[in-house]
Amino acid sequence: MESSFDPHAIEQELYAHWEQSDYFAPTGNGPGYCVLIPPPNVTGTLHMGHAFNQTLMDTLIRYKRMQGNRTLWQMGTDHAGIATQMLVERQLNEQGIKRHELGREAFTEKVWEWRETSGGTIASQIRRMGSSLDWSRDRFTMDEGYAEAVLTVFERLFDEGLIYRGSRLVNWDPQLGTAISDLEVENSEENGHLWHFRYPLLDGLTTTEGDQHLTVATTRPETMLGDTAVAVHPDDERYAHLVGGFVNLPLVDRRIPIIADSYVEMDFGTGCVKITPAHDFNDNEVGARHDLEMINIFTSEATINDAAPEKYRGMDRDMARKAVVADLDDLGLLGEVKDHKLMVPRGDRSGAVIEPLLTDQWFVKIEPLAQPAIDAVKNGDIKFVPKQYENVYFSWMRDIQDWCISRQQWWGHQIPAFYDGDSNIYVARSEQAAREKYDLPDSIELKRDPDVLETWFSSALWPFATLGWPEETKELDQFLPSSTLITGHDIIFFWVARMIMMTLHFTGKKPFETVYVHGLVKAADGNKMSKTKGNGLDPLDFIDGISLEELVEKRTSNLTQPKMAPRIEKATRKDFPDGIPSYGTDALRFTFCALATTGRDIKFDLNRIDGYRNFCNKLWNASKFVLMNTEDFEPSHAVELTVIDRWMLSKTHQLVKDCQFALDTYRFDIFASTIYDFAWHEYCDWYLELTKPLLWDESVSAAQKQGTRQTLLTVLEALLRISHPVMPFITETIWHEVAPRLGIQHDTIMLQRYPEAQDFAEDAEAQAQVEWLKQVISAIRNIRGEANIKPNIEVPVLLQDGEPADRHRAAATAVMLRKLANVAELNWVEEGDEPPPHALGLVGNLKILIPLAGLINVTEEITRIDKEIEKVQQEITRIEKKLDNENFVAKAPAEVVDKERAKADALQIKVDTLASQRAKLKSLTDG
RNA sequence: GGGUGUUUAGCUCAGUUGGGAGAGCGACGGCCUUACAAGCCGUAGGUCACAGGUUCGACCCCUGUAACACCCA
Repeated sequence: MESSFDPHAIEQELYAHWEQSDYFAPTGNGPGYCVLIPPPNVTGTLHMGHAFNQTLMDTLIRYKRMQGNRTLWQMGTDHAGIATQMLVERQLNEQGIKRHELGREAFTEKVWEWRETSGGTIASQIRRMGSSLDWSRDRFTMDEGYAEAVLTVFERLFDEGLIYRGSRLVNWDPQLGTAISDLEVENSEENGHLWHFRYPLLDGLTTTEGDQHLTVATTRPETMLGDTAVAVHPDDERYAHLVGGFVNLPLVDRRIPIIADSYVEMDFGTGCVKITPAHDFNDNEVGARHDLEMINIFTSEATINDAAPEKYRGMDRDMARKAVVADLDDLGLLGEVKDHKLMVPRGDRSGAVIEPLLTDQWFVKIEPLAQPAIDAVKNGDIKFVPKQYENVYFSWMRDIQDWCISRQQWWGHQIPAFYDGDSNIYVARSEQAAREKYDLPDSIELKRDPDVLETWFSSALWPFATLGWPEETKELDQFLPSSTLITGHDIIFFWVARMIMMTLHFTGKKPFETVYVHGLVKAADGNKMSKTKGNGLDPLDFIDGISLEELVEKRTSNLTQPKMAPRIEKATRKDFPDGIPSYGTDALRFTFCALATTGRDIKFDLNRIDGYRNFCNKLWNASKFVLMNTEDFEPSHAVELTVIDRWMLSKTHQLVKDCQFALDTYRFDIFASTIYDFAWHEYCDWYLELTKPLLWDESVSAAQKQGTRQTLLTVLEALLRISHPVMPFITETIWHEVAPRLGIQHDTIMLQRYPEAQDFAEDAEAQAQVEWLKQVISAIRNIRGEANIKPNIEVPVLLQDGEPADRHRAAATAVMLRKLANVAELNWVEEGDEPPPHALGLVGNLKILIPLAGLINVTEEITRIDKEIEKVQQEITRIEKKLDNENFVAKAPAEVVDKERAKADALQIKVDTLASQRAKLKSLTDG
């Protein structure tokens, strides 16, 4: 083996071997276990969130596979309608090709072409993460079979009356020229203004102050061109007498009513609100209640249309706003203008300000689908981990709106609806099918709806469409419901909730048993990683490493705001003065697991991955040690297990138990830390060190050496299997060296059985003895460390008093004790003998004496003892205070009180011992 | 405005029915001891955000406050 761990040498080759050997596909006859992949966008590249998500899924699926389940984790990608269309369109633009000049069919072909050539980027990156996905069942949400499912679902929902076409106010992205769903709108607070406009009162009305106009406040002046009412609160006495009257809408010269509606906030602005039912969701509801006219003043590009006075036609929103304000000012109708913070809706893809616009769209009637989906979680059929996310789910599901599913795009599943000349609607998967279904003669011309379905409509079918539905396949039978969904909390609404609704409705089964919700990966400063901020990290850069210059280049190129570049460069040079070293996949995965604490976002801390890379190296070197020391191990020879072997096996028993429990409860962090702690602080720090004096001592029997060698190998081999789910590459590599020593021959560790606790014997006696040994060694090391005795100097050690058992323990472990604490000779102080002046350590009642003998300075030793006395005394004071409390003694359980008393007694003896030791040392200095 | 979460060592975070505050990194001191200097040995460091309450006893349960984060309107 190489002297240190080099992930590059092994990872890609191993992965290719696993994949070629078909190890990722479901095998065996065990119970089915299925994990659904949140299908990444086919246009995407792997980001830290994916890498985190992949790590958790792969860890779980490898664990379940090793436990003998028939596991399915199917690869797939999402066609990502808008994102993909935008990307390909941008590329074509760079070549001077416009989408509309190309035409729909040719454009769609270009997208498919692009997908063939570049769509595999994320797939190859996912392979680098070590994910054991079944690639042979790779699905794409635009595949033929998948399309079949989409068409079937649409048609059935339509026939059931759960899909309808309607003219409704939708979120319109004027830049992309399409409707988008509520969820694709991001509201953010931005600085704006609150303008006050005076609308002249008609018919001689006046306000209570005698004004001849009403003042309304608005954040969007340009929409006044579409106003059809002014509203006040019904309880607002200031305006009560005006309700039922009219004002004149300036610039437009329209007579509009004054209405009363409790939607109005009396305290906000003037208490008068202009109502624009065609351009605001709240106003739209007010309009519906009062039967107001809806006047749409925008085109689909959000410029003013012909419904407005001629002067404003063709202006974009910004120009129109300036013109309206200026014109009102000229008329003397402009009141105050105040700075105002307001929520601005923007499209999550384009960043454009979203315009509520009245258009014809397709909707899913959501209420009948939502109720069963709410029930499934409420009655425990589907569980969220952590449980608090169920409330997030419920709160959204309870007031869920009908779902706008049509998109005015070219890339996606075209809606299977046809119109005749009279705009009658026929829904079927093809024109031919429509004619048959609705018995239409060829003379009637049918035109297909040009719109496509939004991407989430198809990904909502993922749990069953990927398994062959609407065909009845054996995969559907075995793998639906799937077992665990692992996903970030950001797509509970987008994806999780919709899968539950669709799967329940179409298959009668739930899509999954458990939803494990993890946090999002944030930058070290706690901010979201984003290209704009230039604080993003690429998981591949942690695996392969990247130089500072390359990293700066990567972060500052293709910025949407190039002026950010200098700031990003500066921050990058500060945070990564040496670039990023190559850590390898296993270290990255281990880090993600260790950081996966329950339900909170994780700040990616570089120091952590550093530590876990070191851990990989530690494991590597420990293995090297084991291999070097077991070269002549023969599995068939007689063995005798020593106390340290039995201790180690007993520890392994506990390790398996803890790891299984951690994974069974989705505590990936505990899983990682349990492995880390065991491997480093038990196996390496103690066991390996304890074996050295045994293996190198000629007086130790061959059978005992064989026992230790066997235990070294057995525990390491088990540790590799235990750790394999999180660190697949290094464990596989080492395992091929280690397992053959035990007579185990197999092509891969990934199909070995996961260890069970009962494979390793518990041994309380051995545990007690080794824990005692560790304490004695630590006590000696403490004195050595504090007294600055060089490690290469052997010291004599005397033992005194203690329990009868201590004599046996010391005798049984003397060889190891002497080696690990670097002790020259180990003797007992017999009763009545007076030991030489010494430093003192205590383990229970056992005194550990190191003669001063010129090695230890008396005053320094007194200081050390004082420190120790003070520490113990503090503890005693705390306990005595408790015991002096009558209420505690009277009311606390007797066992708790007894425990405290025993503790106080033991500590008191300790303090007395230390005090008398101090007095002896003191007399030396005085004398 | 409504809701959820977070606040524990210098930093990043654990802390599972209420009963002796932990880890990793960093810091400090000593070591190239034949697996590992990506290492070994030792040490220091915390009014568990704040204020009340329940309890014999609170990091933990309850109420309130503050700061931060996210979701919804």
